[in-house]
Amino acid sequence: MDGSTKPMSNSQRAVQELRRLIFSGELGAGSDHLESELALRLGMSRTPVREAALTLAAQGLVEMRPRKGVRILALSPDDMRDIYDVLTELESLSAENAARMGYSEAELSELAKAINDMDGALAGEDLEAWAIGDNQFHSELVRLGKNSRVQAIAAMMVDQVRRARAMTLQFRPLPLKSNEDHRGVLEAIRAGDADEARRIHYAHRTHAKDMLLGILEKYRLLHL
Amino acid sequence: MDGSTKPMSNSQRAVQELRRLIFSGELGAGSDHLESELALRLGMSRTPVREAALTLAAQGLVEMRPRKGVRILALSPDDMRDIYDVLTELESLSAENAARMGYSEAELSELAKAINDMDGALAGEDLEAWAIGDNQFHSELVRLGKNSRVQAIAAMMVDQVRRARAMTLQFRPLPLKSNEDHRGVLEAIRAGDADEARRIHYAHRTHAKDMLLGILEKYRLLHL
DNA sequence: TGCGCGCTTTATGTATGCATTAGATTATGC
DNA sequence: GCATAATCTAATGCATACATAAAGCGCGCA
Repeated sequence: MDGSTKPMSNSQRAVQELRRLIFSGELGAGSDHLESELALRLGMSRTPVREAALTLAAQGLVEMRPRKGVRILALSPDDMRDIYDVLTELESLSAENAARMGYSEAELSELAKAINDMDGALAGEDLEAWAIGDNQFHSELVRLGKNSRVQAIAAMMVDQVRRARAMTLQFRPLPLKSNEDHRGVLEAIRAGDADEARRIHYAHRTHAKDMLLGILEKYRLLHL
Repeated sequence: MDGSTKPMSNSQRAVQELRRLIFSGELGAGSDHLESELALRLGMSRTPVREAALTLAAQGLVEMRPRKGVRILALSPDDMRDIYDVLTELESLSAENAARMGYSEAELSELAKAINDMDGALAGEDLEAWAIGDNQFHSELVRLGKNSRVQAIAAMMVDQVRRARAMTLQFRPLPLKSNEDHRGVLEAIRAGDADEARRIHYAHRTHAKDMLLGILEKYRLLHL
């Protein structure tokens, strides 16, 4: 019973595959690639590749420059700050709105599960697993905020910092405080305290941003 | 000496022209249009039109549905609330950051000019002119916030509500309070008071949002 | 008369070819 | 030897052709 037997357009496949290649680092940050190269690599003609590139360009993952090919965008520390600032604002709004929705415990179970997963990961000092839980927490939080634009934008921003996050994960201190914050946000949402949910999450994101920028500076990671 | 003699790709022209057709209402909200129709209308082949449609789809202005053509997206009151919430957050962040930059009077002149323009427009009860000044103020504020992602996102959101704004403009009360708010934001930025700039702008946007949603409800404007 | 089946129509998704022109390369004059 | 112009190369932007598959249509049958 494989539900995935839906046929998919080459164009969509190209988007998916290019995203994978970018996130995995197979297409390095800052590297250029001709449309024809990529088409060859993906086993299709230039047309769907070009459409995919256009889509990814609109999402801020690549840049299309005439005659230079498709450039995988690199991020400077300033870019990271900008992106984290956006995420801070929009996720805090989501936390606030989520707290106002009067969610049942069942509806908050995904959020709670993400937190538990992170606790487990921390106990085993498994940073990889922790990062998955963290992503889960943040995307679920945004989902609970019930604002489709915020969801779309947050997803885009997360995509843009994906590589950098993977890179810096190894350098960051064990995120003990982070888990505390997450619990605080969940508690505030449970309690329906919108201001408190926003406040805690805002502080959490701001703290995470400062830490990340500190790492970038400390290790001179200038373009990821 | 017309500097605009740069040749422009048909694809870009298509984006420009489709945007114009959408904003002017010539392509009505909710209407469907075949790629071939649009190509004929713009005097080019389907390829650049399709690329343009893809770009506009990524920006949330249209939707591409197989065999149904390109649909001009309509906005529900919920959509409006979502969009204004995003704008509220990101512009407030911009105001805060702008206040921290220590801008000179010269650098704030555009903002001041927009406010003066609005005053003039209000004196003459020229709502059209006031709206232009208002757009100018908000986009300049975002520019002063110096966050390229915020700028891009805010521009997208503004585009999405463009039609609706034009529509509701005639129904809204004369924006006297609005101008007061604008002055307050400028003053706070001048004074370098980031918290105050954020606070005033946040309240300003929240108020504008509530008024707009009130109008939509009052006049039963359900999809613009 | 209502329903289902297959045919037709047609819009899209994709491949392909070609004109254009930016950028590289080579040739040339000083 | 260096700067500049002429030439060449090749990647893109676009038009076009076509296969595919979905929507509509009509026809036959119950």
